Amino acid sequence: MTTRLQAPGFDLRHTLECGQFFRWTRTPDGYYVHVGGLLFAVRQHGDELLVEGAPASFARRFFSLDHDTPLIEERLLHDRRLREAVEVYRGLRILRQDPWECTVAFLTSAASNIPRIAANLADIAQAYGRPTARGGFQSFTFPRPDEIGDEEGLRKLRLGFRARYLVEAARLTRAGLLEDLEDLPFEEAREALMVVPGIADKIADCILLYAFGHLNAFPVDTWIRRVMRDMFFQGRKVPDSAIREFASERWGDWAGYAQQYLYIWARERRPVIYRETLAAGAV
DNA sequence: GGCCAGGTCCAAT
DNA sequence: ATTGGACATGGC
Repeated sequence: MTTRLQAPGFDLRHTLECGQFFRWTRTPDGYYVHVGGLLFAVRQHGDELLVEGAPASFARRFFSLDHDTPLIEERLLHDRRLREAVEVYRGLRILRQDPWECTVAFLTSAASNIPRIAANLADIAQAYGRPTARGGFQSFTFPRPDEIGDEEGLRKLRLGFRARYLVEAARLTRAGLLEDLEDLPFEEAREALMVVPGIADKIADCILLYAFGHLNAFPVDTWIRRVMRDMFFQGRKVPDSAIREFASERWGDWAGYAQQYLYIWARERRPVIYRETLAAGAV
């Protein structure tokens, strides 16, 4: 049975493919999405989201259908520097992911890249999750913190130095770390997350933004650092803390959305930047 | 072969 | 307080 959700102004492709989430599979007319114990199918027809295999209440929350994106987009479009990115990727939503799975995803993201992160997560699910299927599509659930393997097992999955971090994160999550963040204000939740080895500013901000709905979080990774330097700091090297403060002052409670537009825009502009570099004779 | 990848940690300025 | 290298692995 299919659940239909009203989602005006929503863009499913931009939402799933903008680099915030890695457990999706594209099909000819939509996607399979793996999250929690669920494997659901989702496609978009105009202003409607058609979901098979997940309760409506879950899908509404996961896709953040409560976010006031018309307001957010309008405000960000007023920013000259952001306008092009927002116009190209309009309809993108910041998801509300499962906190544990999001933590694992971004712990594995250190010094990696999107295809590899997705492969690492698929390997973890295959090794420690349960088989599951929908509509002939086979997959695996993602292991809970008490089901994920030990360091040796994770290293066999080629997670490298990240294996130890995942083991510690699982232990702290079993002790209630992530549940306790739900009611904390941003700064306190951030401090609490950073007690996990392997989680510092950037990964903490990713988890707070993508799993806890802290839309003021502004994760500064190598792409954001580059585009922010170019756009706002005359290409100068500046500390990440200065970039975060600048974003907070300029975009406030919507800095997280600004970050996501800039991130996907900067990434997909890479070939252009490369050609310009070539033309400048730098290679 | 060397460098970089959605970083973080630790030691040496 | 800031900076360089190490940490595993893969891709170009």
